[in-house]
Amino acid sequence: MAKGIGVQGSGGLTRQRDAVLRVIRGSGEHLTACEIYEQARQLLPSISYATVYNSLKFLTNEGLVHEVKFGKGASRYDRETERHDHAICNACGKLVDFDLDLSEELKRQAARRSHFKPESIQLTLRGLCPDCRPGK
Amino acid sequence: MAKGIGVQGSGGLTRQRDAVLRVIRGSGEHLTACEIYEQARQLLPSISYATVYNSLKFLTNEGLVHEVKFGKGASRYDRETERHDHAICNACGKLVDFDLDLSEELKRQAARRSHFKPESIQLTLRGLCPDCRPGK
DNA sequence: GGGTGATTTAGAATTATTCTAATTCCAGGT
DNA sequence: ACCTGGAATTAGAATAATTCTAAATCACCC
Repeated sequence: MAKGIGVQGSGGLTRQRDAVLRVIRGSGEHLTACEIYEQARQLLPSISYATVYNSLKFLTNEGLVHEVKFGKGASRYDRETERHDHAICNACGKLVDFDLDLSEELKRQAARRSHFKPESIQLTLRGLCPDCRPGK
Repeated sequence: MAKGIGVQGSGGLTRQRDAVLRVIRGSGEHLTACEIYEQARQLLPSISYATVYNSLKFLTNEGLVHEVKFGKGASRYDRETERHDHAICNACGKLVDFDLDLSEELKRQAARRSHFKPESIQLTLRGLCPDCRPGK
């Protein structure tokens, strides 16, 4: 049998990793490591900054969370791990997830042009978010 | 009339900004600020690291280069400023530019789903680059 | 209760980027 | 040519983001 993996009540995650995962799942936003650390400390006051980073790396590798880099500053983490698309506001920098049905044909076309063996495709829209649109 | 803008021979760019721009345009790769600094010093030995950062910010704002964040580590800069698409290798992390004719209909669809006022859309393909494909 | 390997911890170290204050540079006016 | 003012550059310090290190702890197995 596999060696111990920490706590088993939480789906095989240690308390620390579980706390980090919970924070991410509990937020609609895309949080930075720093924000996650602050919130995780409320669930588990003894957790350290390094553990937050370790956990984020672990959870990302396991496919339980998703890392996103955009705009200014630190990486952010997303609870959404299914394929999805991104909209980024050119005015305020906000990132919003949404979902489009991108065709297989589009994927094949991208593969042909790039000479890559395709795994997934994702669309990014840049524009103005509802809060930044003029006239509203 | 506008006040002095440095040197005029180089299309209105100062020697430093021009050197940074030349380095980026002279490379097929997507360079980091650090790599750009090293190469720019060969064109202009007195240039400082801070000036490279300042110039990158300036050139990015002017739309003369493009900043790209992906994978591990520092931001990278791209000479390609026209709309284009990205392919990222899941094995080695390489990023390749390519170009697809994305329809207006797709853009409208993305705008509808995200509730953003669209400006541009871009596709990102993840997969395996030619060097990392098995069986080749 | 002890052994084992993975995990956590605190803090140091490293890397990436921005800031600061002093200096230099250039275009324009005299 | 000289002066002037604002913008750009410089070196280095400061800050932010992330990774590393070594020791302590933990959960599971015997």
